[in-house]
Amino acid sequence: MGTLEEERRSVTIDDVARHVGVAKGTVSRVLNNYKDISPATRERILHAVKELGYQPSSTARSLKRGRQDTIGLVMPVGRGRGADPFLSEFIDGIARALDGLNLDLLITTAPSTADLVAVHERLIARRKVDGFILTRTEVDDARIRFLTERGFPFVAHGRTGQPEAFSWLDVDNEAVFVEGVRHLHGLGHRRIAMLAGPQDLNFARQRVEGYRGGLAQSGIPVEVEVELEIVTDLTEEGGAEGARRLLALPLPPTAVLCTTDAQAIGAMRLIRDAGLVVGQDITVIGYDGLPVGAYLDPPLTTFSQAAREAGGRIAAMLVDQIGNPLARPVQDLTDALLIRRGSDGPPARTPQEIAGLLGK
Amino acid sequence: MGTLEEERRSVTIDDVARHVGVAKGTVSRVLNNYKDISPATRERILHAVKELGYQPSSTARSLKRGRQDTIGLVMPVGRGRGADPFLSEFIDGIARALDGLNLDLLITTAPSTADLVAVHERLIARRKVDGFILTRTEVDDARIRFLTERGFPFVAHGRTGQPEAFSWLDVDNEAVFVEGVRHLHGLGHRRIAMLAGPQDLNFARQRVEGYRGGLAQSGIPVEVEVELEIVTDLTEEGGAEGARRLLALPLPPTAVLCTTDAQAIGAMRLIRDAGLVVGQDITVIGYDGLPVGAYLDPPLTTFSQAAREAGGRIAAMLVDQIGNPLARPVQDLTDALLIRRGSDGPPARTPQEIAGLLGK
DNA sequence: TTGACGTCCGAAACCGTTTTTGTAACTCTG
DNA sequence: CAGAGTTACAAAAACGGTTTCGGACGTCAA
Repeated sequence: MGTLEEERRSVTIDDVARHVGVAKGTVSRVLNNYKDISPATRERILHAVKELGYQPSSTARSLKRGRQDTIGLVMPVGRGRGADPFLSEFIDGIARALDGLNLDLLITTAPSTADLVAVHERLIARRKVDGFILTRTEVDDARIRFLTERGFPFVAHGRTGQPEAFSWLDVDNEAVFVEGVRHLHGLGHRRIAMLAGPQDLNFARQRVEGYRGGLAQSGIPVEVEVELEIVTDLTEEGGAEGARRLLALPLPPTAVLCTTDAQAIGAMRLIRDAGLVVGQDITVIGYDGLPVGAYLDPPLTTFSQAAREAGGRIAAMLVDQIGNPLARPVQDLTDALLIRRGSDGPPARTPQEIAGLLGK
Repeated sequence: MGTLEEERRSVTIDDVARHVGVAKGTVSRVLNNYKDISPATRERILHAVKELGYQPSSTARSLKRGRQDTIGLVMPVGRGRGADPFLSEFIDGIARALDGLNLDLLITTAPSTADLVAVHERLIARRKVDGFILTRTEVDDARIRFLTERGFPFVAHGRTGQPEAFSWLDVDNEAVFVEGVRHLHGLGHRRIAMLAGPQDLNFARQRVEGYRGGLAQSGIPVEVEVELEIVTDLTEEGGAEGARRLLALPLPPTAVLCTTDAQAIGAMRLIRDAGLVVGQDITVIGYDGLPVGAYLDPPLTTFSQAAREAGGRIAAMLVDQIGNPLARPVQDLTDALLIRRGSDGPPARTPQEIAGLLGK
């Protein structure tokens, strides 16, 4: 029942060649659809391949071809402690898209944000990937500077501060938050707050800018903004902390726009604990479309972007770029949809009344 | 400013050798810490390596060595629609652990559960990975049968129905749910329900078994179980649906143990919508320790396993196994901690009273 | 002085592919 | 029917490392 010598050597192209009685180059040409092979030998070779269960070694192929058929994604880490629900759906979308193309996805973490570039550099130097997908772009993004300068293929989810010449897919964050403010204004809100995120993240900054633009368009004085715009972490804790500070104001807002659902969830919790009714006394709107939001009380109104689709689309863009490195960058702006659930509504009370309720 | 000829050829071991004036074998030996190199040449070579920025091609190295320094994880897909929050933390833990070992993580999705084995097979045949990490083991798991028979290294998160000889790390699901029932019994509950998951998933089955065991130990008649044990999807919808069926019973339970937090969240929502107070009228306990649970109303009491740590531990186990394939399997049972938040408490009403409240 | 032994390193084989080059045997063409 | 052009494949050269083998040289004991 199997000696110790049970060498599990896998079948190589030489085995196939010998089995058929041709040169291995011939086998290779058949497998790569060269035209200068007689139908007869092609048939014999294909048959042997099937019979022996031969699969080419991607390692050897990569060495010769100089391509790895693998794309890389370096997970940003530390930011917002814990798993990013957007990211996991996004990755799922990428992996699915790649599946049909016979490509694989290599995932790595960087020990810290500072090492981000170094990790990409290592992956390139070691020749492990053909291209990168970047997430969570920063206003001034070192990875993007490095990769463009290096001429290495990549596609980013998100833009940077300067409209550089690289391929990206992004949500029109600014437009979305303009719409958010106008929606609230239409409901009758006049004191509208914003829970912003770290301003080195580009999407966080864009969302704030949309907020400001929306205020301007709605004719709400700028003084409001400086008071009601609060930067916190993109986590539940951050959201709770931000809400706490908003409620502590002499005149609290009647509506809060949040940069992420996580923030919104934390804010809702704190507002409820303060004895106020979310969706009536204070409206809360999130962003991410997390499924869990539908099960909160009240269900969270949120902007939803199609994370999985974005992943798939970006993967396709990257594959194109790898295949055709000289093509001009492709840039794509998508929308996010406002999913109205239960956490928004016309203001039931004035800021003064709310302040009163809070015992001020 | 750079001709078209700007060939971005990367520096190879030959470049280094030529630069120093030695044979490339010598360079290789220096880089791999062979001892038969004079300190002088070693120094010169190391210096040149730094100067030229040489990094060995992992492809070429893999070809010769027969190792890829990469481990694979095939994402189960379709199950429980949407991203699995456990999985993303788990993956994060793996990636971090691998980082220090100079290994990488290759992630793939299988188009369907049926193709799961085929995907693993392809990855092996193409020689893309040195080992696998398996998640969500099934009671009868085809992947595990395939890999053990093939003698290919892997470590599973979770066991199977039969105690086979492979390495795994698992939570003692049964013990955890026994404890869950006893906790509830201790609070005074007598009609304790269970929202179970698909029974081909091993952890789902184990948790049900723990539930049953707990009932038995608490002296609760088995008749209760057959009525109060409901199989649903591991999603919020599943949980809501399960809760709906439980409330429709002539005698509803006063406590519900859920297989996952997602279920628990759905169940909480439905119970509240039915006009009952979670944590008083009906206790709900989840499993997964999702951070979002802390921000629900009431905050969800849940069992928490350390997903990130599990990922790291499993990665380490796999690395050991790859390095030493003949070692005996390692098996590790961990605990999950009950995090009491606000969704559990002594029953405020009898099942009869609850039925009355529901208008029966 | 000679042979045995260590030390340090060059040369070459090898890993499993792809791709280039070469050529024998045919098919045309005039 | 000779020379040119195809066709269909064999042979060999990469790709960029690692590892084996062996040789030159220096040291040391006899």
